[in-house]
Amino acid sequence: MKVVKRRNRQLTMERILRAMGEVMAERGTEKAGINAVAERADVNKVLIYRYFGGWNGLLEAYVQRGFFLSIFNEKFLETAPEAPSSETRSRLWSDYTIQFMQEFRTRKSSQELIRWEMTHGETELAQRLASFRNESFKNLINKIAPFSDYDPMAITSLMVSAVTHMVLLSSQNEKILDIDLHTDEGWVRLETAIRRIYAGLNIALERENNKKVSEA
Amino acid sequence: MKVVKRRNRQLTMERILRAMGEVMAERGTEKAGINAVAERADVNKVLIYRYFGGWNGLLEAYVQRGFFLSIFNEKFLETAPEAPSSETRSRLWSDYTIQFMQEFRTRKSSQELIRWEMTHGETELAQRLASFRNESFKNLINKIAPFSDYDPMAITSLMVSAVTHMVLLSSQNEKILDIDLHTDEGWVRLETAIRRIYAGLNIALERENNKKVSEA
DNA sequence: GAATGACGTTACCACTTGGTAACATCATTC
DNA sequence: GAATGATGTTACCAAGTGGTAACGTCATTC
Repeated sequence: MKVVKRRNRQLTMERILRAMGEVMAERGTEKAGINAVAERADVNKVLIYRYFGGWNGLLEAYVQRGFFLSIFNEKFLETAPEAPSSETRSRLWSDYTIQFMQEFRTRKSSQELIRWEMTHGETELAQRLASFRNESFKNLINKIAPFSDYDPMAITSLMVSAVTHMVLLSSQNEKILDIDLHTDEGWVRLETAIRRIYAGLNIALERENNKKVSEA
Repeated sequence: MKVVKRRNRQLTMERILRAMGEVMAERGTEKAGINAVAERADVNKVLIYRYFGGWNGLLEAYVQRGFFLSIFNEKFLETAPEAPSSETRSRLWSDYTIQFMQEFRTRKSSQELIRWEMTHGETELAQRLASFRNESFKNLINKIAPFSDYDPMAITSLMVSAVTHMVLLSSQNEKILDIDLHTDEGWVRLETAIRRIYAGLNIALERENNKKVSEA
């Protein structure tokens, strides 16, 4: 039987992008390619070349509409106080990190995007993606700067890296050390650890400031 | 001109494994394949099938001899005190994390191995590698358990994840946030951040213990 | 010194990949 | 209702992949 396909550029582009996400999420970054996407979308691959100009264009279009980080950060900024007090500071940053973790955990195709990026860092597109993220993070940190004496950029980059890597691991390994990443209990342990880390930083910083004051 | 190759199984196996490392480090996980390795080693690919039984066998052989983590951890255990005091505890773990970071940073092919693992998590070999690492880490933590009230497994896994991801990023992006990963200065900032995190945990934990004591 | 088996080579296979040209077909516009 | 351009299809290409059979060629052993 021959299926007659309605001619509709918008719709086929949509289908292609959707298939792109599915392929990335399911098969992983390795088997993702123009042919796979075309097949999955049940669309002739020639159309991908026509509409997106090839793999890079496709990836870019996909990213622009799909990547959640900028939206996520903006949303967090809206609800967050601009200059947190010493008490709320560690709370705020724990919340941010944990929410980021939870959100990232649900976005399978975003995870695959990061995976792709990690193995294609030399490409121009990967670079742009990375610097895009960087700007978004820098913006966030500048607005609600935590631990300003404690190099917030370094700390944040470490914590975000930790969470990112952990989430990527979770889709491959059931456990890391004795932490079960396929149960909520495991993730709660990580959340607690994150809270403790930020809380510890807060305490240490306060203590240092007190020392400075008493010396003066 | 025809180069006559001496017949020597040991040596060609050696050459193949060496080429494996080079290919992984140079071209990255993407373009690594049997053909690439064979070409690089200037060895007929048939020999790879004969000696290693294909890609998986090759990878496994490569891993067994090459992966540094277990050796690294064992070495660290030798020089470290078994039950660190409260004062030396944060110092010890900072040192461990930082040394791990420095070591991992110099091992390009180990980095590519991890990259490979991150995109082939479903394979049996990747699973084995992961659980091998897990055991090594668990062993280490059990011996020099830090912050035993603070879920050391969760904290360690976060910190190691952070460092791992950071190093992987560094070979692709010049900067993360405003941290220049191609200069020592950037890495020193990260080291300082790591020290502060562990120190903060230490202080927080001490304070909690004091509270318990005074309550009793 | 013939036989044997380990080592290395040549040549090929089927299959997948990214990419393109040429074609058919529909929808709008004048 | 003819022209035209956007849409979808067929068929092909070169290049690369993993994998194998069949063939040489050397070294040892008896």
